[in-house]
Amino acid sequence: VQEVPAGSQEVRWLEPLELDAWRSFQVLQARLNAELARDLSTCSDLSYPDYVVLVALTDRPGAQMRVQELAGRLGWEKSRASHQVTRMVSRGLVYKCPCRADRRGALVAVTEQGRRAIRDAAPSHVSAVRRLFIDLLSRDQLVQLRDISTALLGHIGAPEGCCDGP
Amino acid sequence: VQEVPAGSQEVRWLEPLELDAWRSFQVLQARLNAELARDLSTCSDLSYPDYVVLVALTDRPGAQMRVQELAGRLGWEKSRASHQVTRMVSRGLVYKCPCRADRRGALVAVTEQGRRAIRDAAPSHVSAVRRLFIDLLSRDQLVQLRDISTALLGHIGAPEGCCDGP
DNA sequence: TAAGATTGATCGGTCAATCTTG
DNA sequence: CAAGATTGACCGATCAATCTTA
Repeated sequence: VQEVPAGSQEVRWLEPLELDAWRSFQVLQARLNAELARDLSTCSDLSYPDYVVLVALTDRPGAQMRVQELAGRLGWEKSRASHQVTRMVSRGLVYKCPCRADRRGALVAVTEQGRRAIRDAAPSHVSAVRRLFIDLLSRDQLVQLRDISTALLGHIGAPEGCCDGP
Repeated sequence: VQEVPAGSQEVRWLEPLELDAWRSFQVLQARLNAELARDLSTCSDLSYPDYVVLVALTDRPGAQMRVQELAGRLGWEKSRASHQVTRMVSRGLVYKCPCRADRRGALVAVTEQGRRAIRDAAPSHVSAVRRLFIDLLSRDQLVQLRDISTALLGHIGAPEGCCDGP
């Protein structure tokens, strides 16, 4: 991040504070995700993406949702959501049923096995989130982090092939 | 994250502030990485992992490093680093030479093409980091974020199959 | 035996192309 | 044609097993 380009000299390279903030943020999220994914797959039969999808679905009365809305809520690309749902169907965690209102679409719904899986996995996962993240931060820091995250998200559009969440 | 488990009632679920902070942080890092990766691959022939590896290597005099040290510095698993280096060798960005001091190890070094690639890609990438991250935050927020990240990293160990960075 | 590193299988994610219905 | 969704090819990441040298 500090090589000097040949012709164009107009680049504002990162200052030490900026570089520190950026690099530590990057390493943090990589490590955090790796740790939580590992934790989840040793304590349950769910992958991290599986977990996130099940939470989004069970968050909602009826526990079913359009593929595209799922993508929007998770900030995922639509094809990513589609592939993930396909894998989860093959694992018996969700099922798809055609949408009567709009026959182009499909509804994704949680199976009984899916309900059981998320219910069993949640306590251990939440503990891990507390242990690695929440409980290490002060109330002030949580507020700061929330504000920073939501501010930044406001300036980043939705993914390419994706509708916006409601 | 709010299903109530059958037997064990001792789980401390997340409060609203905690949930907000956690979810927004998660969506942020997912979106940010996706955006930067996309940006990089449209403006250059480097993937995001390629870029990170080249930065780590060119950061150091001689621009070469052991595979394991590379993994340590990036917070990666050793096999991840190995696979990545293999791919980069096939793209002509780096090369491996046997390490005379310890013949078990291999040194990874940047090729001329690798130097050119990182030099060409850096300005556009740094601009994107500024546009999506740095320039949207106040100095205070940068400090807070750096402090939060480093504090959390201090409580998360290194990845499983990986040595610690120096 | 342990340390440095690689390999192969498998899962996850992205892109571009495609299919079907509105 | 546009919108909802799927598919296939390809790159990335992880885990467990393996190979070589200390």
